[in-house]
Amino acid sequence: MVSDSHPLFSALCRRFESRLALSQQEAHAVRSLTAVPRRLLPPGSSLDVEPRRCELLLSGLACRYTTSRSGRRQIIAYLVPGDFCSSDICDPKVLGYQIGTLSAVMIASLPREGLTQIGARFPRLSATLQDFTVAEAATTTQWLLNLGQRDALERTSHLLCELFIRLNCVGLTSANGCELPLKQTDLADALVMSPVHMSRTLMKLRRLRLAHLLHKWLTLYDFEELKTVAGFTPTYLGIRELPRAMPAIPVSAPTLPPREDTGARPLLASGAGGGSGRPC
Amino acid sequence: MVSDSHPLFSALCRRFESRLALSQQEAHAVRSLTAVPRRLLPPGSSLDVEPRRCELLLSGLACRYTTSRSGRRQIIAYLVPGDFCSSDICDPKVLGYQIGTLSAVMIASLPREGLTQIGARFPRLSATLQDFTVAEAATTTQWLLNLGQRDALERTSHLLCELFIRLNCVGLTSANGCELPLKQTDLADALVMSPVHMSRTLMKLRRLRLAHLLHKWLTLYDFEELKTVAGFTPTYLGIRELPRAMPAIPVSAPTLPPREDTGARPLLASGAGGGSGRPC
DNA sequence: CGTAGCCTTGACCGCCCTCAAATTATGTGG
DNA sequence: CCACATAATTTGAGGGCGGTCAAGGCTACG
Repeated sequence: MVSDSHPLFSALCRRFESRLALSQQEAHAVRSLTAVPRRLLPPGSSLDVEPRRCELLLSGLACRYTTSRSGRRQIIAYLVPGDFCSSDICDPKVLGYQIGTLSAVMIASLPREGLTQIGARFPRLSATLQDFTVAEAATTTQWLLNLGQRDALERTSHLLCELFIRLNCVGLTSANGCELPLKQTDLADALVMSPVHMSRTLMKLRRLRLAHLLHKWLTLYDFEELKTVAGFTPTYLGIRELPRAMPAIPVSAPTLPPREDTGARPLLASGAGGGSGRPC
Repeated sequence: MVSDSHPLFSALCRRFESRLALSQQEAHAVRSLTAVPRRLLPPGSSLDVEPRRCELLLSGLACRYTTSRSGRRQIIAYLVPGDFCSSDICDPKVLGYQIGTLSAVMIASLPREGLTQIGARFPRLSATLQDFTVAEAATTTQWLLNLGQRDALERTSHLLCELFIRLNCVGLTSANGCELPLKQTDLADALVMSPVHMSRTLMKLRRLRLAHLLHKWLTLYDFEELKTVAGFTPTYLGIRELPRAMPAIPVSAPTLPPREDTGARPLLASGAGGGSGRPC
């Protein structure tokens, strides 16, 4: 196993740093907090939470979900590295949902006392942990709005924007893309649409030269336009937007699919042209 | 103005008592906390929150809502007496929504320090206040599920069940009904459907002899069946179910609309005309 | 008694679901 | 490296829930 300070497993540190600059002591405290035994889970496994522990996701993607009477799965929240699978605010025992992995994941099980102790020693960390919880609730509210007032294309765009920024916060993106080990079914169950329509919608995003999800890699051809389509304002995530350097790497022509302006959306007709360097 | 211990304004006390039995000192502390100047707002007014204060709803109904790009209002949460319009977890400034009144409301503006002090003196109250926040987040999650996996009839049933139980917690229900000063538009904006379809759905509930909303009064003809239709499990509200005595008063025949199993028959549904038996 | 807002009802239409089949990835053993 | 099996994605056709538009009825209130 790699060392505890390996970038692959410092997701929590990086998440803190997306909101404030950690002092050396603070960073050390967080790192030592996560220096606990880890376990690796395969995709599609379920994660049950022990009472006095906080399960921290270090790598991979997971989700909170419920299964409805009709047997359909609805994903309530995605969990990305640096997220806590369980916390006070979201006790699966009480709220009646489950936690499942969507890819291979690495998980650290922290004792809850460790978190309270670190909070007592470092008030700034305590406040930020609280902010994490607030952002979590705010994200649920945004999903509610997403379901309520956006159609399939806008919903999908919104979710991709959110995931890209959250992954960016923990340093898991390139300039205009990121690894996203999700099946179309996983997206469909979060956006509450059928897999068939999910496929059609991703196809449309691709043809509009906005985004492309292929082979578990998400490419955002035009992030600004995607945000416009989605009506995405990242305020609710509680972070400064795109804190990490995003060099403007223009999308090379060969990687672009053939242009196609499906006339259905006059809103998008002009913006995507050129694929020129988009400053981030 | 009535005295501070008047039942009309002891909503917060009653809400605490739906979760635990208050000692005399605790009850006194809560009552003195809410013994502050109040203001009465007309329906349709907006409520802006001052930074270091907690606005407590004492009577009437309010909501949190946003306005989408298309100008449509979406209600994110209903606020019933005993609810805090603003708290740490839901700072409108950050989250970008507004608070509006749906009926005439009475509001008390508590200093935030008062809440923290009372929490320090009475750990049980502090824990319960925390539980309120958790229940709030859980309710948002339930609304997400409501939108995602239920059709119009089920969604509406679910919302009516929730509102009835929450109002019951603060002693604002009769045996099988409660005052509910909501327009159909207000329900439609929460359930994300058009006012036209809201009308049709309420009509269907009425014909199915499940529930009847008329003249700002909600009658539940068959609460158990309504819960079944909605797939409603009140666990997420974090309360013991129906703590207050609910004497089984059978609905008298004249108040029932003509029976109709499904919407198959466009039978004239004027049967509820005599608003006679309004049990209070 | 008249006006304005709210509710109801009907007609038509579009987004998205379901079913079904073809096509393409992914993984496994030879 | 190829053949095969399985899963995932794509594409088409048809239908239903619920949206929009429009008109009429009911309530409330001055």
